[in-house]
Amino acid sequence: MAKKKPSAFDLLKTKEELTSLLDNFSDLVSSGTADVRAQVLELIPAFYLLRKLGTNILPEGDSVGARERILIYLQKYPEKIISSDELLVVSGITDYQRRIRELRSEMGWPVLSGNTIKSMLKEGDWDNMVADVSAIKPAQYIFLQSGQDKEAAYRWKLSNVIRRKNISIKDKLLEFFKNNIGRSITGEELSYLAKDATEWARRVRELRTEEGWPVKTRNTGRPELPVGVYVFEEDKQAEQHDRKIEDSTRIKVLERDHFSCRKCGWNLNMIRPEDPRQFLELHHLEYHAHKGENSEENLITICNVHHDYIHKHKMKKDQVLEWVEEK
DNA sequence: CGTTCAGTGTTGGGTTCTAA
DNA sequence: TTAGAACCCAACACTGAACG
Repeated sequence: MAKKKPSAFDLLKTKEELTSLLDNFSDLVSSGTADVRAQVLELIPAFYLLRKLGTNILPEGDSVGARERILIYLQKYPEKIISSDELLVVSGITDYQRRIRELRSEMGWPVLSGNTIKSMLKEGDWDNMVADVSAIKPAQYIFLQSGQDKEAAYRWKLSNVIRRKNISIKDKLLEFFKNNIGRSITGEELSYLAKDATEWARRVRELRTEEGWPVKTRNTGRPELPVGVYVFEEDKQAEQHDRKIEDSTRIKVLERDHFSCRKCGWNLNMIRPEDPRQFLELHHLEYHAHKGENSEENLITICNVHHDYIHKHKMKKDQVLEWVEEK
């Protein structure tokens, strides 16, 4: 605790030393005789002094690490756009970006950079953001008022433990989910956990649809969730018979319905990127949660949009059959 | 006008250094 | 001896200038 606290005098003294070094350098250059290397050598102590000046601007100064200084500085100016050069001066290290990443992902501080904001804007609803975050360019940062997300920091630490295990990606995802029952988990976290940019989402879907784990998203039972957020509801796998529709049954149902949505007639040949209809799904007329069977008679082909509609309106078997006849 | 390339910044992976 | 700080590297995205 008895760490040396730099006083104003220290700063002044450092500044004087720096000035005299620069004067010497200036003399050297104007003499016209010094070669390039001599000039460079002369500047080295000035570089160190300049760095010392920067790191001692904050009252905490050198008594804390570079990461701490960055955090203190950011906290002093929340919701303001901070350029990377400021953080370079305050931190006094070249790799300050690495420290910023640690603050964000390992410790859960809300520091956004130009790039991270870009991906967040794609994913979520930032209309209510206090500052105009969309104005931030790369190499600029903003510290939000929202405070430290300790839970996110905990999840990050846990994620790293699981991530290093020598088990399949699906098992890693499942273990992570089981340790975060009922919590909102972002796709970004799952992507990191899986060390895999493209396939993790498929693995999550397999956990849900093929293995019957209750991983819920906006489109799968929890419409109040924002895009890109997953919730593992409970550590309980659905019964085997509920999960898998036999391929032979699936084919029979699709052929019977001419590979088209029974409500709107949409089929996979009509797929368009801007059309929300992207999949053909099989709907259980008698819900499988209510012991409805995976039989040809109990299944109808429906596009994902109308399938959502049926479930959103909790339509019963007779209602559905009547509804698909209305065109 | 599209392609290529250099420069810059971010990120995730890692190693080395150092102070307690 | 060890945890945390500092540093290094590769991959990638983005931008603007040069080029054909």
